[in-house]
Amino acid sequence: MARGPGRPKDPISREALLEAARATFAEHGYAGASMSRIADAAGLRKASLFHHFAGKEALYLEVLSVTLGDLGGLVGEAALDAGPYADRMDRLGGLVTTYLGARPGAARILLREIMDGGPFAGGDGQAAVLSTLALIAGFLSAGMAEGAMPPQDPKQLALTICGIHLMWFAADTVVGPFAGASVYDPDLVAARADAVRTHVRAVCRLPDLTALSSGA
Amino acid sequence: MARGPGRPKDPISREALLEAARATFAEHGYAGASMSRIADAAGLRKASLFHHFAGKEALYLEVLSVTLGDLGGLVGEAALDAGPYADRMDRLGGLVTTYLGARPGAARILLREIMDGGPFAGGDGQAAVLSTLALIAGFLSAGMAEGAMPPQDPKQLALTICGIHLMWFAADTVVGPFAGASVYDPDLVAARADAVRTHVRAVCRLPDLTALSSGA
DNA sequence: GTCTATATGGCGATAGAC
DNA sequence: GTCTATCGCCATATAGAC
Repeated sequence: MARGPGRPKDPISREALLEAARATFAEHGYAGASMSRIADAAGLRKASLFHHFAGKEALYLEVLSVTLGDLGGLVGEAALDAGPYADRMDRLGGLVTTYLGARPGAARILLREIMDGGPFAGGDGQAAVLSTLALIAGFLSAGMAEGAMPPQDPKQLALTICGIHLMWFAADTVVGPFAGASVYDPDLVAARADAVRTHVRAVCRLPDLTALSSGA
Repeated sequence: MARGPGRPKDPISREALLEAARATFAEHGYAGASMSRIADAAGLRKASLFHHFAGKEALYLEVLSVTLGDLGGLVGEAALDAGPYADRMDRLGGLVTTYLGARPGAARILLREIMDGGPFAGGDGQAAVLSTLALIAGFLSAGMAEGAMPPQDPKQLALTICGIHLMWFAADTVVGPFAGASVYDPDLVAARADAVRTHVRAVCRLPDLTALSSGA
């Protein structure tokens, strides 16, 4: 239902606008998502959306920076965490899977940004992605330095792990029919977290926990 | 340089048009790639492009089906191949990496298609992607059935492996600066093929070849 | 088979009433 | 803060000359 003109008692919150924008950008990509569609999803008119954000680009960058910042924060915390390296790696993988599994569209936004290099080539978005990748590679290098995993190219490994994490959720429309349930279904998220832990340990060549975890 | 009116002696080949379209769709996505841009890339006018293809959608589907068909063919051949299962898996991974490394934009087209679900939700493209995924899962299940790898969810494993393969090349604009060379540089493609072989063996929990390959 | 010119529609963004 | 109405631009697609 359309809202009437004039200042309403219940202005639409900025968070709700960002959530609608995230879902729409994730579904259609930057070029394919129109301000009109985002406005429809948020329950107001296009012109009203322009009152809240300077333009489409500014709205997109605000959506992106939240997601990228949250995930970068998780990596940063894992790097500073206490405990054995392999455990920190497990915890990080679980947190990332939980985060992506609770925010439909987040993985797609990231993957699209990585592919597009942002709305404009070489823009702020790409730099942010690059620094996050460097953060991940640094965390992996630390694991090699302290002997938790065999030495190997941390860049190759970082991209492989990002692929493992992002693919599943970014491909939600195709994984859903394939796996027989929504990728955002809590049970399937938990199953994915298990698979991710096993797969990430394997590609890093950290000790295998399969026998332990299934027995304990 | 613009071509003149009238029937030319050297009509632009359909293959050249498809190649230009693939590159443009890969770079800008379906919504972001305009027929005008594709025409520019191919060296003719927008209206001339409409003479060769019924519309944007038909052009896109033709581009997609070539790439998807080629890769599905590689999986099908690997399934029918002779030799130990782990060797067939290595060979398949190498062929896929070589294929993607020789065709800039191919990985991005695939990944975008997987995310978009085609230009229209639930279209032919999505069905083709689903059947290719099922093919991969079937190949993995066969490996478990013959005891080459421990039993595990073939769907989870298939998506993880697709992520490993596609991420590196789809992220070319960001991997380039990150790794210090173009992802399509032959040396870097070879390095990626090595990493992919190791990583895929690891997530499948096939025997590790690292010690052997570095010594032989 | 390619071109110029044009029809039609949706886009991002703005103006101004309420 | 939200709306209606509009501008200017570029998108897909078509018509018709050569």
